[in-house]
Amino acid sequence: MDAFLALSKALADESRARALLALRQSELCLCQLIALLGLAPSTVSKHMSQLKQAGLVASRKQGRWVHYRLAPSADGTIRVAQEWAQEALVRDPLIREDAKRLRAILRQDPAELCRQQCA
Amino acid sequence: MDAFLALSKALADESRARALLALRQSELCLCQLIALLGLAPSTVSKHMSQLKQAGLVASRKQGRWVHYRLAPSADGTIRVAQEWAQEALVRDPLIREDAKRLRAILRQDPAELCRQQCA
DNA sequence: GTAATATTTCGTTGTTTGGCGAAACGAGAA
DNA sequence: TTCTCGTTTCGCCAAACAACGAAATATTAC
Repeated sequence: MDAFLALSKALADESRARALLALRQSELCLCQLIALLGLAPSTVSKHMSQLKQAGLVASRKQGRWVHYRLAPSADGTIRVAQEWAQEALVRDPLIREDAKRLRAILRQDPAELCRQQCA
Repeated sequence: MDAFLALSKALADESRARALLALRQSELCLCQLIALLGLAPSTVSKHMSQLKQAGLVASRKQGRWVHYRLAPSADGTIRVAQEWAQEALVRDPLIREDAKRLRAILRQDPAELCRQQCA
């Protein structure tokens, strides 16, 4: 029950849903997610940690950057949750707009992106 | 997006999840759900209205009683959400215990059940 | 070593949510 | 009609939550 509630609570927030859907395109570091969502770094970090704890997302640390990706889910419940969210939202206007803006973000140098956040 | 968030928020509460799973067995009136969950009538009513608004549950009014049932979902997103919750929770200990207690509740006269609530 | 930088943790604040009881509503029963 | 009774709505309170900024952490650069 706790695992199920963690999953549904993780999905029950617009910012987290957007982050999850963004990862469908490619692995992303935190600063790229910050740029996409337009929220404070600490806020995005907490969101990602929630998605991770629910098992929807995995992360790897490479130098100073933390890269997030969709969890290569072993568990069936998690897999179904991922696919449900994807199917429900791929056609959503906000998610499509995010995908567009994400392409622009991915064209930028990640280091340059982080410099912008500080300013 | 709003529909998706309504769905995931509806699932993101233990009492609502229990109510949803209980309806898998059979149609239930509110007082039976009150007996199952052990919460105040107004609280259960609000939970059911949330499940209904998300599209997971349907209701019909028969005399003074309101009967709830799983929504015969036309929409694919809702159907998947229902099935996801079912699959994730059928083996949950709390849900199994609910199923057992529900069988006892269903053996009682609904009218008698309501009388107990008032006392 | 020190400085710079990406991320996380901590503390605070305003909003949302789950719970209750009391009152209102609505549909039979008397 | 008037009464009863199952359900819903309203108002309130406490707990949970999303957001932020500041401080702490960890890792590379100098």
